[in-house]
Amino acid sequence: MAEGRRERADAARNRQAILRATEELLAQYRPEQVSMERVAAAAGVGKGTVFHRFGSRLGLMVALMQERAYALDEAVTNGPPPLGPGAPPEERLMAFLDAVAELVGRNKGLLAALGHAATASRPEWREQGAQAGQVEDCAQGSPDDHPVYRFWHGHTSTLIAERRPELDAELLAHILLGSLQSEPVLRLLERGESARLAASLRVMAAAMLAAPAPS
Amino acid sequence: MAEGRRERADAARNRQAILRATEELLAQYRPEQVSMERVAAAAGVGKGTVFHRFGSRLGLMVALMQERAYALDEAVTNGPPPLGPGAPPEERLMAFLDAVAELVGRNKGLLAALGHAATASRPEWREQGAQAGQVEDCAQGSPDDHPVYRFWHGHTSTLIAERRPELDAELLAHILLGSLQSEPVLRLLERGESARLAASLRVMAAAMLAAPAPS
DNA sequence: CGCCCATCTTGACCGTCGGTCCAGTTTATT
DNA sequence: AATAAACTGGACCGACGGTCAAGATGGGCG
Repeated sequence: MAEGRRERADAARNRQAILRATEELLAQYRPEQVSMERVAAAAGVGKGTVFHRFGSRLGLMVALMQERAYALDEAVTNGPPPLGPGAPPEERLMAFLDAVAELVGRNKGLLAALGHAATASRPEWREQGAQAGQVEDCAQGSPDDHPVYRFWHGHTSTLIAERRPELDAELLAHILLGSLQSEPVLRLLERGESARLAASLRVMAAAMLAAPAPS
Repeated sequence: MAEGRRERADAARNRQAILRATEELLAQYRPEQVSMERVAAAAGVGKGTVFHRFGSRLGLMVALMQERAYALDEAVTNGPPPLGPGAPPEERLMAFLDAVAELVGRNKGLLAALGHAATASRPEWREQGAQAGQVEDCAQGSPDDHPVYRFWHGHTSTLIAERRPELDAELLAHILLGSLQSEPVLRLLERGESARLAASLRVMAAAMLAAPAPS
């Protein structure tokens, strides 16, 4: 947000207007109904401005998500236990899963929009993609691996590895967190049952961290 | 496929051509590069024919998915243990997760395309959706709750409930299976590591079915 | 205060998409 | 062979994400 030169005052005002308009629309309509034009109109700016500020639909959604997730990131990094450092891994994991479930529950629309945006194609890529074929990634960074998910995954994965180093913590963390993006779970969240989700997440995580080898 | 009247011979031929073209394209290009026009062209038919046969992009993908998943469904319902009926729940679950991971590994492109298609909006809905606001589902059936997923979820959920009736089997099954649709996992599959996925899925499931109350 | 240029804004424009439509063709039945 | 139903294809539609060049604006500096 503050790299290189400062942002002009009107630009900053518009950035806020766009962000606020986006979250309002996302709270009211399904993500695929929230087009960039609509966002622009709701924010009272031109479409070009939105793209100038955020680069793309994905950029907009990621920016909004980062804003929403900032408090949790802070609490995990510098806050008091059990969320912050100090508590034993399993307690931190439980607290974190609870917090994530709650955060996601308050931002279902945004989550869905992120998934939707990550899917979208860039017109310029069509040609070369058609040539190269196969699924190899263009850049080494993956499209929807936005910073928020990266942080969540890193944290979860670290906690798992701390307690059960013999497991595939990386992948298990993906499985645990990946469920947050799945349609059926999102639908559950829309019915307000984020507590139910948190409970089941805890069950899975607790069982996973429990006995070293049940067989 | 065979409800009401029979399908005309040329229609059946075209249906096959479209299905085959779709899977070929899906194996070669990223799902968002596989447009309906391209499918039609590759199949040697008009675009209208594709829509007449399958209704929509989602319809096409679901049809293809059903075809691919048929063998597994059969094995689970009527096959020999441990996949089919007869073995204890945990063994059936493990076998099923292995089979699903392998199936998904062989069809990553299709899975991704399904997710992509489920997201797409129907033009007719735009208006009413904009009025009604909020996220309430249009029909009671959910968009991407295609029969294949429904079956997988039902099976998984039943097996969990059989062994651990006190748990929220429904939701746990969604979490387990939902991971198959998540971007990071799909990327793993693209690198051919479906065995690694299966292993971690087993770990999670086994831990979950193990001790009644670890606390 | 007023100048000036980097920064910002704008909306017409582009190519593509999923989906519709119907005039014309093909198939199966009698 | 005739006919009704099923099927076909591609022009067409509205909307989308994204681009761009020309004009407006803000703010640091003389």
